Amino acid sequence: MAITIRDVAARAAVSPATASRALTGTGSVDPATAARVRDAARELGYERNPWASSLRGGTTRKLAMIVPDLMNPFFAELVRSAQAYAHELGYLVLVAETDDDAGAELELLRSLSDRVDGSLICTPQTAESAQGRLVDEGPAVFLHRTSTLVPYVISDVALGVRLAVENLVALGHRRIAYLDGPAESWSAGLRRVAIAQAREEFPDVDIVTVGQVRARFEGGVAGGDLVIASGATAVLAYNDVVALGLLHRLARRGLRVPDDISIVGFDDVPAAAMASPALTTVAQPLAESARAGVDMLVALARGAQPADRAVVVLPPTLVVRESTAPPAAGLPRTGTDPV
Amino acid sequence: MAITIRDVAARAAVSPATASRALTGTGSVDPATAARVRDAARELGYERNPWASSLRGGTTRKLAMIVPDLMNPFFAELVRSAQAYAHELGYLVLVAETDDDAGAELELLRSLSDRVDGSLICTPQTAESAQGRLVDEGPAVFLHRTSTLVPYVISDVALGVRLAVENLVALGHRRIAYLDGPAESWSAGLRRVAIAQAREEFPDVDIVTVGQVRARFEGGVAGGDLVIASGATAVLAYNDVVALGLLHRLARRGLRVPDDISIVGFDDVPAAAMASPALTTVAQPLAESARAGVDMLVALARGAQPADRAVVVLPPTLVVRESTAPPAAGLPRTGTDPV
DNA sequence: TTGAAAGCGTTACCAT
DNA sequence: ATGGTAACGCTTTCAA
Repeated sequence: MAITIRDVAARAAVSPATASRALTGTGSVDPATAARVRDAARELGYERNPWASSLRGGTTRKLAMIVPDLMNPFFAELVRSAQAYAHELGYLVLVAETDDDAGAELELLRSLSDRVDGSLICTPQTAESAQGRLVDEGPAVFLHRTSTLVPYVISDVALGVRLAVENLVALGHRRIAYLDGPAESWSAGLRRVAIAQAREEFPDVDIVTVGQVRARFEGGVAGGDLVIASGATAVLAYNDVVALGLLHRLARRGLRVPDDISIVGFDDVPAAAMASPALTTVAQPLAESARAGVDMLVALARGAQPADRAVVVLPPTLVVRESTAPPAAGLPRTGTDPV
Repeated sequence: MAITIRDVAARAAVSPATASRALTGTGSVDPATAARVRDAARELGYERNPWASSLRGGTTRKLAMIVPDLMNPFFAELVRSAQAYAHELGYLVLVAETDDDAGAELELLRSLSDRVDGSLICTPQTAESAQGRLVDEGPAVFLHRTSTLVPYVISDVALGVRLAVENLVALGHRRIAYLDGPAESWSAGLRRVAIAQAREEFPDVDIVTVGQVRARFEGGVAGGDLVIASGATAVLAYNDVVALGLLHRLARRGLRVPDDISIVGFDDVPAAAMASPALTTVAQPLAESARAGVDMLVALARGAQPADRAVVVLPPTLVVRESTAPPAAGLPRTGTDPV
């Protein structure tokens, strides 16, 4: 049998009610008494039973987190960071997987919403139409997904693309392929907008879009041939997994990376660092976005109004590795050479 | 406000007690009544509040699972499978990470043990000495870790090594390097034993142990030079991550895989399939072992004696990919050539 | 077979 | 500032 709050109360010679107040910090309690209770709790090794506590108090100090796929390192890292930070705030995070099934999402949420104070939703698939019903299920925050109804945290994809292109241009590339992701993917749409912006910012660079491949290794493999045909000296791939497929196909076709062609990915998955050559990639600020999302959600759960802190945009980082280098023709210098 | 069992009871025109019995299947209840209750529950969309239920009943229908690192795909897959299967059995799995901190393990377990019916422990680091105290904390099962005190599920590492060596031998390799893992690692010790067994089974094959590298990408990089110096035509690496580092270093040293040297990894992490060339590897039966572990634990939690089902050993599989091929000298034929 | 009632550990409310 | 009491949703005696 575990140590209960009554044991603590007895040892501190107060009532369970006072012990509860001292331990949770709600209500007013004499500082000396509070200290005595805390000491008693520590000496007894007391740990509050969170389930009993949420049974009485309307608040569960639990958050739900919904992700498409835990095996995807992108989401795994997001979950891990959210859990760690929520723990600091005294919250437990219950994770549910939709297995990329958009229908499962609302259902999952409904079954959890009574048991948690709020939901962190990281499923880029959610149709806009479903979001109305979603907000009825209690406080919610989107992660890496925009919305007109729900507060969200997102990373600045346009900046990420710009950083990548900027780096390739600095290396001397003037014809860059963008290997596009699935047509129907919301996140691929975001990338396309960013690519369009990059075209305007770098008017003297050819950015040619090729493909629209599945966001899988096989998609990258298929894209390899398209990239070669495009005549580009560098590729920006939809994401790292696609970039890895690309790497594989280019090697098969006899091209050397980065000597013949440079590759940049997106997401910085663990496999990117372990590829040969290691993959240059745009790292999204996952830990930071998870923290920001938890912050927003907890504020919401405590009754804050969404309006004032509805949107957070975080900057990504370019991680430069071996898969990018100047094109074989060498770095075209402009201006006079000082040497 | 959520739908409670009283609502269901009211709709089925029975008492909450009867509704509870009908829904949990405990005690005796008239089949017709039970059906009425189940219908009412379904119509109302009732979901039992697991926290309230474990508060009263001694059983929590929750399992704890302790892993060193959720970002490691090996453990991520283990967790995912355990959760899915436990869910089928009506159990919820609470996951805790030790961050490779052996001390954190017992503490974590202690803080959880009052709240769960049993613990699934997947931390290969646990010292034998700590296991005594561990069993005091309630039912526990080890996953991928042996023990004299605690029931465990493990995969047949010796078989895995044999499959790998067998395949390399069939390809014609006669000198094989084993790139060893960390000296202090328990799991590396297991591999060493398996390697010793393989030496006896294949007496006409040279299996030379090199290294004792960190179980990281960098470890594999460092091991690359040792492998080259060994003169082997094939390498069995401690695990996939090490194999990937090896792959990287060999490419840098100008060797082609698998033309100049074949590589086999261990674990079948996602990055193995996405490497160039794709990595041949020994896949451990993670989903099956998770299921077996949950089965054992649930049986234990329900009062079964550990003795009769204390140990389960599952067979791994060899996943043959591009990173292995016959040695450059070609396949030495034995006997007469039919052509 | 069924229902009434108690109680699991906690916190909210209302007194004091 | 503190204590008594009720209640959260559920299951489990115990009695009918």
